[in-house]
Amino acid sequence: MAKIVPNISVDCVIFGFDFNQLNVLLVERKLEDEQSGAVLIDDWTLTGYHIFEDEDFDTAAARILKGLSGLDNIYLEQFYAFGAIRRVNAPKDSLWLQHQLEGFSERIVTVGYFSLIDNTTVTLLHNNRNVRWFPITELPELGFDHKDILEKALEKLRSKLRSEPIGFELLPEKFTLSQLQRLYEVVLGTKFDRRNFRKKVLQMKYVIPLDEKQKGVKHKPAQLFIFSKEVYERTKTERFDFSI
Amino acid sequence: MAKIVPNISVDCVIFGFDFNQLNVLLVERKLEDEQSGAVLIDDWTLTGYHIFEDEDFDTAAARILKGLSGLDNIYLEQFYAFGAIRRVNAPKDSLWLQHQLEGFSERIVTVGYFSLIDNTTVTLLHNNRNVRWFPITELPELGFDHKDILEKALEKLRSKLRSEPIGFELLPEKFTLSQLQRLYEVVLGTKFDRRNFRKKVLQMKYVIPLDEKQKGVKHKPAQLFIFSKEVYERTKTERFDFSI
DNA sequence: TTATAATGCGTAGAAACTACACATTGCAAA
DNA sequence: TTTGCAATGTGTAGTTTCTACGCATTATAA
Repeated sequence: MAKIVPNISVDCVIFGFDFNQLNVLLVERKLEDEQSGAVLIDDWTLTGYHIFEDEDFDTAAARILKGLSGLDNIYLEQFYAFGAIRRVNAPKDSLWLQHQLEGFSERIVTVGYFSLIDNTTVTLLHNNRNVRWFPITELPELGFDHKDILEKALEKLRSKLRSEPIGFELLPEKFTLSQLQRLYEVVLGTKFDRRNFRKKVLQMKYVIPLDEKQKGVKHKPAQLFIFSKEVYERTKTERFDFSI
Repeated sequence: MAKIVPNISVDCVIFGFDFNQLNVLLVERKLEDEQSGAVLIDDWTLTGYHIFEDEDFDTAAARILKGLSGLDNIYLEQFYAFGAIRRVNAPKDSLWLQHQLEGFSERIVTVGYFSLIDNTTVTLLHNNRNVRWFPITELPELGFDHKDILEKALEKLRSKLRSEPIGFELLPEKFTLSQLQRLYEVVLGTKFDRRNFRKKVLQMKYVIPLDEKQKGVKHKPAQLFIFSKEVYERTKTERFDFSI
């Protein structure tokens, strides 16, 4: 078993979409005094872990994600490294780290990754921990500097969603245009005209209509589409912007 | 004097524009055998250094930049963290690190920053080192994984240049529209129609014309402009893209 | 059979982008 | 003093993209 690097970790911001809200996966951090039973810490954190000596950042991030979701081959992207001097030194945070046996360090820097998954189908692996999806509009209290990390991740997600077709990673393989639109609306916090949104998406050759309709809805079922990364890569062109 | 963190460094990719080419600032890495005088290493690297224990990433990057250029208050942006297991373990690189007295470590991760400066006016501080601007089209052999780092920096620079007005950081305070166009052309590797480029830039309220003309040129002198970050921040709006 | 709640389609006007040509200005050389 | 040079500075027409809207369609549930 490889040794961990005591002062470097990777934290994963795992985003999920349930056709309604954008959610983030958090793990409860709870510590009770052994004698009195008093609750010393009770808040939530992103999932993260130290890197191993024989492991690079991407591998560590994939390992952490798999440990929580069981999933492989998930969209994962490094977005920022956090190195503030006292980022894990609030009293609560030090206390917590001292209770984690291995590799306690006064100064831990962390590399942030965000990951996009369709959370309508995933099953979480709890491994004795309390793990939950939270809508990003209703976050609990977060430990360490994880609020900062989450905000930066959101910022990156929004900016990338605007310029690259990564939204599809948050949807199941087959999706309707309304689901896609809802996704864009909740992530970007805007409204789009349904007809114009549809027109815009339909002209993207990499969003491919299927001969198949939605099932189990109590209204006119919508046509299903798939995203083709292959077509996207083949046809993409760079855009000049520097917007006002 | 604070201690350095042996396994974490910051590397700066310092870009400069001279009205003609995009350049990057490199430092020569030269090592000769003490007995024979044989040249063991002779290549170039980005400027980087370990972080100190009481210093965060941004501060370290600013310190490194200042050490080389003497400049403060320069555009600096973290763009990626590099943590490949053997990123500094090529034979040449290990040899080099062993000759740097302090803080030798087998595994160093580094946080990359890129910085934008107008290199027509800056004076370099050499401090015994051989320091030079290289056009990005004519790079020498680079040590460590600095070629990867530089490529990633360029990629980020290009992508950000397309969506945000950061190009002005590479120009002197007062510039002409042709200089701005040339900058965009060399960084993005494209050509723009002069009249359309001008039209596009002139509609940006944050590019402000001055009552002043270029001097010392042997043709019709062009009007000078300044960029107002303040106006930009006040008037910017988000753009929806997800381009083909 | 009817009401409901969503899907699916089309058009007209505005705005932005592209392609393209000619006159102007200051300096330098003749 | 004149002329040539090398770059600046401007306008227009055609095309494409974006925006704002209204109405018919379809599966389900009452």
